[in-house]
Amino acid sequence: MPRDPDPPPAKRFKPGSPFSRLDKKKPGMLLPRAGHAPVNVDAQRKQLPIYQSRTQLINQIRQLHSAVFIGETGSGKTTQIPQYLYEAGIGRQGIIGITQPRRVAAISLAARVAEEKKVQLGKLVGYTVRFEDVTSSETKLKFMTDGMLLREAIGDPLLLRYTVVILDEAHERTVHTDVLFGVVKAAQRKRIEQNKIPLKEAPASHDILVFMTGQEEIEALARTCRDISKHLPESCGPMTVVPLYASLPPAQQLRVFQPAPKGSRKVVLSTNIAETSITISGIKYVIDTGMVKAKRYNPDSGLEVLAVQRVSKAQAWQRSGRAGREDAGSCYRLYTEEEFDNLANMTVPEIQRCNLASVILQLLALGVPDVLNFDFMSKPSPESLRTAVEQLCILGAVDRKDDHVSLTPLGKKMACFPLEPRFSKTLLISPDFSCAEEVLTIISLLSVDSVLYNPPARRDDVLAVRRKFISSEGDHMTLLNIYRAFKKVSGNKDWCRENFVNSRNMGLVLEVRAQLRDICIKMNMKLESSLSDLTNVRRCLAHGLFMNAAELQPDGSYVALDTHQPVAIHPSSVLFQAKPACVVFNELLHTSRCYMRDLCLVDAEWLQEAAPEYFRRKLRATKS
DNA sequence: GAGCACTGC
Repeated sequence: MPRDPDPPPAKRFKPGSPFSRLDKKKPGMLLPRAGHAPVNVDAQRKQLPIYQSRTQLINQIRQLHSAVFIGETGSGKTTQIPQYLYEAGIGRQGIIGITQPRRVAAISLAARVAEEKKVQLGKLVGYTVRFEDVTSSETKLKFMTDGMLLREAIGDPLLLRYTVVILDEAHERTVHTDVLFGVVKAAQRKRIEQNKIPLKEAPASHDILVFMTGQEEIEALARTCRDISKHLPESCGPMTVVPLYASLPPAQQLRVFQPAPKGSRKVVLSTNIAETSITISGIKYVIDTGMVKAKRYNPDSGLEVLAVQRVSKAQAWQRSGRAGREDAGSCYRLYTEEEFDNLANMTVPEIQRCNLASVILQLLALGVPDVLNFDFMSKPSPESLRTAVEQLCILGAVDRKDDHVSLTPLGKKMACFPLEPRFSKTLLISPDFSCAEEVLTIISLLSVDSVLYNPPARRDDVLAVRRKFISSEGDHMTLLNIYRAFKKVSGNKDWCRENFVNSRNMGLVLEVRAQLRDICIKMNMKLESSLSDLTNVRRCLAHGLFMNAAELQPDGSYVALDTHQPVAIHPSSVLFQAKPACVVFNELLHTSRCYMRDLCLVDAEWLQEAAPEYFRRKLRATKS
């Protein structure tokens, strides 16, 4: 694999980058800042709580093939253990890999450890994340995202390049970490069986803040609070109310960090964004409503539901922990002790509440023989596994004989793309419709957060400028028009601002597109453009997304062809006021109703030609 | 006539 021996210095410690926040969150990770006097790194390392246990820790690890480390935040687990292992000569024959659920963490940790070891980043200490590989043949301590190691495992299921794998932040229970546990366990077992060097594995890990469920609720309470604050007795002092939720424009989000005017009390009304992502200093009291809006997954219908539900105990503790970070604080829970006792201990791991199609495809690609009985840390329900295999079967990615599931040649190719299976499939068949370039663009656009910026305050302006991009053929074609216009002005920032296009996300689209295009080229796919006639593009989408199709009923409502459940066009769609006879859609979201999001107009005939057998069965199911 | 929050390949 080609490596860049001299990593670009960009992306390191940019002013205002997340790193300045990270060092507050993780006291164990002391990051260099420009303008500071040089600090004695060695002395700092020795002050970390973990230093006292160093010898004992190393001796124990020598005896063990697997170990679990538990330590306080800031104890130095993540930065020190890999160095201790290396310094003690454990795992020196190969690479010590340390996984992180997030890119920034992998990058900043590598930078910190390189600094502690006084080496240039990318030599002895490096990192690998999507779009960036700052490692070389010299790299022995490699920080990486867990998703990246999972990708590597497809080519190297026994992880033979590694002598030690450390799965950090394992308590977060992301799908990638959960799957990695199974993969690493299997690699460990096989390496012992084959007399290879066994892997060593080790998971580490006077203002008011009110937690509420959503934007609407927050804005309503903000109005009430502002009314109340006008009529407070004089002894009370004034109150500054600040709402906080993700879709709030960044400038308004920053208001939570501004101290309230002197003598005034700041009251922050927030969604769970303040639970983990944003830390506000000076919070003395937390008020926890005990509720959260979260996604749930119904394996029978394959449908995600966004619903208000009770928090888990772990979440309640996390919320209370947001008070008094500098000083003693208190948390008021708006529920009884009995209710608290009845809360689930932990939030259900993500792997038990998401669609598993891509996880199963990936496991098959890395050669796991019996995916249905894979050693998951927390087993997903059999229905959820069955639904995933069924979906892959319908897409032609797997064959199923009795209880044995195997990858088809198409499935093998699909696994090469970092995409949901239905998108990989759409991309792989696009050369048959001579429109691979357009499909690459559309899938890249769907792979990142929305490139459309919709500030509620400027709703009318947004509608007016967006009109020129709107396609009567649906949201995919509208997005394609926006992308083409963006390319025409070479991504001009002023153009983006005038047209309410999020230029950062558009930049990500370009990166994703380049990555996917590289994979297509390696597979010798014919990359053609369909230029002005987009019928082929829609036909290709119909062939790839036929499982997500819906049809207009005589009464003007819609029914999903897969489950026969009633669905509706989401008001954000350009087809909201149209009545297309037949559409494919990206996703279903159950809130007040069951909404289809991102729609594309298709011919019913295209769906039939895409999957005749599937629709014959669906038809029979309707009749019976 | 509507948008919990993140993360990742």
